[in-house]
Amino acid sequence: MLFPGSRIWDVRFIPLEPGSLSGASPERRDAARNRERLLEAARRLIEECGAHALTMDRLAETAGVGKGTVFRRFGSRAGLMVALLSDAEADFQGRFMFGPPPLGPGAPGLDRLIAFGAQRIAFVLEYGDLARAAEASGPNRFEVPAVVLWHRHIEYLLREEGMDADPWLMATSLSAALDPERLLHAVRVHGVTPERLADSWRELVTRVVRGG
Amino acid sequence: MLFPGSRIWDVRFIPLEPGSLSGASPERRDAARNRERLLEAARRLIEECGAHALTMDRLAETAGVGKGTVFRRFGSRAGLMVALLSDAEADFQGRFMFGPPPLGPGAPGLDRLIAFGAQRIAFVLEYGDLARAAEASGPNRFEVPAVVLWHRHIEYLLREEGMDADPWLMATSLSAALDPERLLHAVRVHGVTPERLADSWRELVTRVVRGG
DNA sequence: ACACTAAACGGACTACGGTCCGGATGTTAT
DNA sequence: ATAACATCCGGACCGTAGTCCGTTTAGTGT
Repeated sequence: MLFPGSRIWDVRFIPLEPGSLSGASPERRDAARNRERLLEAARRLIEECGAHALTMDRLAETAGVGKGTVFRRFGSRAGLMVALLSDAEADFQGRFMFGPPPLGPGAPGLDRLIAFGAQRIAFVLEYGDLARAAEASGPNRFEVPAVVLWHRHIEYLLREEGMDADPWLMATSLSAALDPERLLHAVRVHGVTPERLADSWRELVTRVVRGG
Repeated sequence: MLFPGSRIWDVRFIPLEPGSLSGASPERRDAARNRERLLEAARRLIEECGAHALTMDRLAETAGVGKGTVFRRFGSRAGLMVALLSDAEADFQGRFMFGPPPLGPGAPGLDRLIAFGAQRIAFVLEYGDLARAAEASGPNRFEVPAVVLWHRHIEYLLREEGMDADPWLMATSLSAALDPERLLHAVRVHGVTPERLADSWRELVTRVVRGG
């Protein structure tokens, strides 16, 4: 992580881990031990069989804990995936919020937008199914803290570039273009290269920003 | 339907109904009867309890058929939803392929793009959860014939407007902005009005087309 | 009418995500 | 050490999508 402690808010959204932000009571020791066991087992399972083979039952069995414990820790399958990506996500957040330009502050908004998309595309392609599974299904797919942060960041950069036409919705549309499921589909099914994805994103945001 | 017989290809993708396009052997009579029973039962259940309450077990029970029959007919829950929207979808296809401008041919590409988005937004908001559930999950979410057709239509209009920068991927990004899940989320959670959605789409495609 | 075949039927079965709650365990105060 | 309490644990349980396969039935040829 570039900036230790720079994690804006815990990317884990359910349950909010006690003591991770506030100074409240820390995790009980057995709980901490089980969390480590679970994360380790999850990484091993994914490495060996792929993310699609990671079922909550199998994970519980592999880690040697009860199934209830898995859900107590991570809330849902998506929550587990988010936890597995937590470090990488925090690093990404640190870089686009506080890192060097053009991704971080100091560069023009458009350049930062282009860099943001390129980095997000690289992130999604690197983590593949993991990144896709981390996008929760269900009602609050778009309320995950990390997702909200990306959206606000795009909106902020659009405003900085003088976007006057509903920057919030425009950010929503641009966010949609970075949806992991679509990116991975383009790459895996249609053989689109990562460079093409990044180029297309650059064209898209450039036209959106300049087109006004 | 504006143009009888104008349904480009059957919006039902699994299983391909024998005899719907080619002149092959038609449906057996018991199969046809059960299909009608199922569609009627599904419409009634959705009307009474909402789409979220439509489970395949309950549908089978209500229609008085076995569960296997439901899946034999429609392949999946998403396939059932697609079948329920089949007429509306065919009508929509007929209008943007052959109907009067600006949605249909005869208007400039940009105007057709704007109209297409506006109509698609209206469609999604009208059918709500039904439209959302009709987007299959699983691997071939983007291979549903109707989805492919929308994408090709957008790509075609982009090319017509002289888009030179990877029209295929640009169409993918624009399609993403019309994703039912995102549209419904914006409306239901954030109180965005349909007019705002349509305006934002107009801004988006205008900038994308003119920004080159 | 009858036999034959391909298609359709139905419901038991599996896999999976997620919930629940009685019992076990760690922490803390005395 | 002990008691009291909050937290955690585990695995039985539930609802749902989707599968499987033995049985039934609608069409067809004779």
